[in-house]
Amino acid sequence: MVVDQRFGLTDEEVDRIFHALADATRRDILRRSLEAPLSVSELAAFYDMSFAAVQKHVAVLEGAGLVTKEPDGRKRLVHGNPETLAKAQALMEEYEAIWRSRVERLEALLSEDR
Amino acid sequence: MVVDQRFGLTDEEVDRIFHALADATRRDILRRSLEAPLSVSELAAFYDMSFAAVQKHVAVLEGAGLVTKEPDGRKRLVHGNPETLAKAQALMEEYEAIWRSRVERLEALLSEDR
DNA sequence: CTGATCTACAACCATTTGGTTGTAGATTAT
DNA sequence: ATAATCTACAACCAAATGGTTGTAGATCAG
Repeated sequence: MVVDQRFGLTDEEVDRIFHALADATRRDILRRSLEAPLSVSELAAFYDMSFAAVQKHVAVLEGAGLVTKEPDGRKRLVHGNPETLAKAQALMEEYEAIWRSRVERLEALLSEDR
Repeated sequence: MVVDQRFGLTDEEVDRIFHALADATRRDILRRSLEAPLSVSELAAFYDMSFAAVQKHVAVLEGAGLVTKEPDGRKRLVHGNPETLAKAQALMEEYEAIWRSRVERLEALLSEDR
């Protein structure tokens, strides 16, 4: 099952967050929607691919909780969600902390016998 | 081409980093190898899959620069690489900064007409 | 009302992913 | 020297990914 449930996130949720971030187009969509909410078709205009493809990328980001879609007439405004971003950051800081604590243990060992 | 070359990382490198993190087994391998270097077969013993499968996961982490392999006799010691981790964290902080600057712009607008 | 726009979603396809088994080379232990 | 261990890597397979086109439902504009 692989332990990884910190921050109230299941493995599957963390999988989805990092998978969503593992594509340059999706990262660009996330950046733009963090700057200001945009409709899906406004987003689609930026990329050299079909509307449906962009729609799928937005769906992946939405499934990861990185963006939300707010109905606005016939449009859906895509908003970036900084909360999920913060959770992912916290996750990565955990890894850094693990490494740092290892360095500290090694330093403690070294200072022990001097 | 989608702009994303901060921190000396190309889109492809960022893709590989997040893709490597988007799997619970790989995150667990990373955590263990940050705690202490381990051989591939030592790592493989933790998971309910073949040695070759774990070997592939390590290769993905290595391709992303998240771990390095150091030859040690017939073993290869897998070390976690905190530098790449730090780069990924910096990337995510960029996104947070984008969102924060947007909030600041909105607040500036609000305080303008009062 | 009619036509244009925005979105949703299904069906399809090529490629990648994540697993398997099997073979072979290097190193260590007996 | 032989056997056991550790790793590398190829070949294979099912499922997921990232793209496409096409169809249809809502909503807005003339």
